[in-house]
Amino acid sequence: MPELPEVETIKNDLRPVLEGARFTGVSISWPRMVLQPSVDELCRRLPGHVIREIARRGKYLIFRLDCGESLVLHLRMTGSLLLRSRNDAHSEPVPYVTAVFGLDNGIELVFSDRRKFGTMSLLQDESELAAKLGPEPLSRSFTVEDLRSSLSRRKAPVKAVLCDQKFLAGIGNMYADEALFLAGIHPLRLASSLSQEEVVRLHKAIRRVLKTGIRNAGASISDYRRPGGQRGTQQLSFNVAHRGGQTCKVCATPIERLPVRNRGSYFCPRCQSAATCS
DNA sequence: CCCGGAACCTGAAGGC
DNA sequence: TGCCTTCAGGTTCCGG
Repeated sequence: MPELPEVETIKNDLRPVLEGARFTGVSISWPRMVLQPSVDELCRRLPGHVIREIARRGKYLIFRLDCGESLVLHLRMTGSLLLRSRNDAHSEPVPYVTAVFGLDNGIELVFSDRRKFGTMSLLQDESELAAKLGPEPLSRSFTVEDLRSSLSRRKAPVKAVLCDQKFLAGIGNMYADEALFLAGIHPLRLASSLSQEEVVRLHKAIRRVLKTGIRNAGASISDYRRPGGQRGTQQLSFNVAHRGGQTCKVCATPIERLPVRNRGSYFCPRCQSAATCS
């Protein structure tokens, strides 16, 4: 599932190919993916505009256009963005296509999405996006004190709070599990119950797992692929995420899985003590 | 405001 | 082998 490191990798891969290119056309084969404006209006307004810059905010990918508007994409769980050359007759057809963007440099950007949860919007400005997202965990301005004060106001399990995009932007199920493992914190611990020491460890762990994820070009657990089709390698470095039944790399205890808010949470019962859970 | 659960989807995996 | 059920999890919406 694309989380911050996966979307950051996609952004990094797309930038050299697409920045400066001009949209020539859009074809939408799954209309419900377009949140705003209408499909017709988006298809009418996008062509002709140049991609000035590609950016990421949380798990959103943002194409800033020369007209000042922004095309905002979200891959949700199974979305991929793939680069294809328009006149390459030999390339394999892309499955589960929901949208195709044509560009004036001969490149096509294909949105492929097995479960069709991915979305796109053409926004006048990004304030709408900013309103629903918390701080960027890798920005310098995200401090231990920010984490401490926001955790202190939340009574839900720390795992659920970490995945809340309004609390912190970009963390999902996999990286939340990894951060909690590194910090030695059980996923069911109530957010407000963490000690100052644990908050310090968690802050460090969050930044570390995200940076490692980016360095390894994301985790290809299921559908995630880079725009060139390559897999990421972060899944090989996970300590707990999606490792149910396998043993802990630190203490050899079997990794367990338990549902937190209906999401599978993987953790080491020995390294992540269950003391003071609810 | 905060919390938890359902809905949105469909391929993959597991049970019988 | 094949049908059926369950699982996967990001976001939004809704009720408590």
